[in-house]
Amino acid sequence: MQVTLPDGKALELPDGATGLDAARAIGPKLAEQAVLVRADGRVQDLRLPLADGEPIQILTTRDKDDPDALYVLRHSSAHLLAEAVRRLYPGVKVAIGPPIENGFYYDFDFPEPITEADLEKIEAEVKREISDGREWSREEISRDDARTRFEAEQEPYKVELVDTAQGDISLYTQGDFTDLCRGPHLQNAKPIKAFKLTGLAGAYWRGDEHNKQLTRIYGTAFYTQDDLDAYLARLEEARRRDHRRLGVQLDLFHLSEHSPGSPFWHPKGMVIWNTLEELRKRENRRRGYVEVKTPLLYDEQTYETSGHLANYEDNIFWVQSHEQHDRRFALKPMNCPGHMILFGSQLRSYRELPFRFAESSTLHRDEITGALHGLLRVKHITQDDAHIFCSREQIEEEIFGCLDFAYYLYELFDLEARFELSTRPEKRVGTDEEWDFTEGALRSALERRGIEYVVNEGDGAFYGPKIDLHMTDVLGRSWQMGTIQLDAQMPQRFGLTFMGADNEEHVPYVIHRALLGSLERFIGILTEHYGGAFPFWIAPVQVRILPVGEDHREAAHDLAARLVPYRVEVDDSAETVGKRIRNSEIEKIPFTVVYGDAESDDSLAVRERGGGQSNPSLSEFRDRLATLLPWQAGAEPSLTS
RNA sequence: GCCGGAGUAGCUCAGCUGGUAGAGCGCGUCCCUUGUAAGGACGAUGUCGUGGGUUCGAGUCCCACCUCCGGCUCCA
Repeated sequence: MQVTLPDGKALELPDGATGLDAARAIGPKLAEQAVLVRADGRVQDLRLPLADGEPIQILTTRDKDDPDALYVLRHSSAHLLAEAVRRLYPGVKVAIGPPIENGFYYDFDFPEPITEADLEKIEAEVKREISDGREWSREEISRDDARTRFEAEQEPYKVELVDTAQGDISLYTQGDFTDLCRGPHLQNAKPIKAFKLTGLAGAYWRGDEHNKQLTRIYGTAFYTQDDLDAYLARLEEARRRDHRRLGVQLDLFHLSEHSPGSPFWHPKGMVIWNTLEELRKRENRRRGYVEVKTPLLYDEQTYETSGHLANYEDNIFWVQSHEQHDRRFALKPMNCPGHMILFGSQLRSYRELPFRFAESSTLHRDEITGALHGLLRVKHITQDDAHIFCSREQIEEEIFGCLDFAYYLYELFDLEARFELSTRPEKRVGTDEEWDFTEGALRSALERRGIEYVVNEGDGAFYGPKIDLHMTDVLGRSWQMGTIQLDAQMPQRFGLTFMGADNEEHVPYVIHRALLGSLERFIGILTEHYGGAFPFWIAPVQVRILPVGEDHREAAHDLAARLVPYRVEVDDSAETVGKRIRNSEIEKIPFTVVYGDAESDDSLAVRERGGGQSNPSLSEFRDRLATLLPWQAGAEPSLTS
């Protein structure tokens, strides 16, 4: 047989030759450094036979940044971890240990709980394994043999995995540890030049909270120590951009034990908040939305009708009325019931459709404590919410409108969201036919707009499927931002109808949509996205003026007055100019203007955030600032129907 | 909610095996009168998360709770 190498040359090999055989045929050095083979695009263990005629690429320790090469390194590292843990903690049961982005983990069932102090000991044991030398061997066995083997080793989790595994069963052995594993793995542990355990956490077996909680040990590994150091430095850098840290540093907001999960917005944070609110109102108006306001409190019956009571009772804040002891009220966790009631309060005609009711009001959700996270997961939520009531025929155009609107908003902030289509969950209302229709409508809208998306099976709302926009935070976690949901259920449950052209009553469809998502979360993501250096139009303080000496104070305040309506501050504190510039930089203010004897309306000393300097006249400076406002630059939707 | 960790001045943190608290930044007063990332002197910081307990004595040890952090689960 023969295979093709990356340079196009053909390599003759005996039938059944493996990737390692191919590497040996090319050279002993290559064979020694090989970590896996990419054969016809798929990643394959070096020990497995190649197929005749396929193109192959041998990855070696030199491909230290290749994601597949790192995956193998980390996967093998996870096995070393399991070996070490089994040696150090007799009686421990091993579960699963896959590579993940930036590292790997392994789940264990320890007889006695361990703490972070144990990690040091375990890490030392793994490093000993690496320096002692470990080689991996691979074997394929029958399902029954595998079950017998893991039963004999008293590894119940492995037995369960054998019973549910798809396809052939393969085992990998290194040292005195054999693991059920699809591979691929390294030849030996030599390429693991840097190994570090990074964390300890509980994790449910098979990700189900009804199952036993196991102990998960996280770690990472690299082909060089420098790469590990660089990774740790990147983590440290990321922490500097964390919105929780920047929020305090830049005096945007704080969180308090007095009201867990509910941010206290400081004046500077409110500038950002209000800027987003203005954007929301302005763009909604442009797109035919009308602003409404519905109550914060509803009686229990409302949520019985909507179906939320059955699904979310534990996450709703209940309020007791002083007089009506037998009638519970709840702080609204979402706006839809209010908008349903509003729609249903009058006779509606098809001529009026679509109704686009917009509302940004406060929602409360009693999230479990472990879920709270800075601004990204809060109990006090403010959505840029809207509900579009439309006929079946209007659905597609309305979804397009939402998608275009979303694109407009995210481009404005230079954000790139990932789109997900979340389909019918197990616990849901409505018929399969209705779900077929609503899911199909969202899918086709995405496809007709040419939007790339991933399907998130079973993650829809109980009343309908949704298109979700996701963003990643500075720690690599994914958060749902905007959402566009198509709902055939809620209008039925609230008995909503409109009069059609046929003089018959019809039930409207509803599109629930929030595009920024929650303002809290959006500001959190924005803060991290910009690293606190907000663009001019969002920056809480846009211009700071520094009078050089006492004699220049009056002129500085005068200049500030002439820069209205921009957000201008004068820093006339008794600090040196150098110190005040430093403060201005630390506060990430876009423009700092030093004003002294040398300055006049004809020539200002303007410093841009980061250090650039220029000497525009006052009118030139004003013109410059005006170009930095997106609405005056006349931004139009980039995708129009 | 679950596993692990943490909570000391406004912020970042130190405080060894129990003897009633410190640093830097920030803040205040004063001096300096400033030219593109830290001028100087002096001064005040505080229920050591909360409540119990052990002890002659608890920031330090024990218990409960609250909040936060890293994960897991959840997220209308």
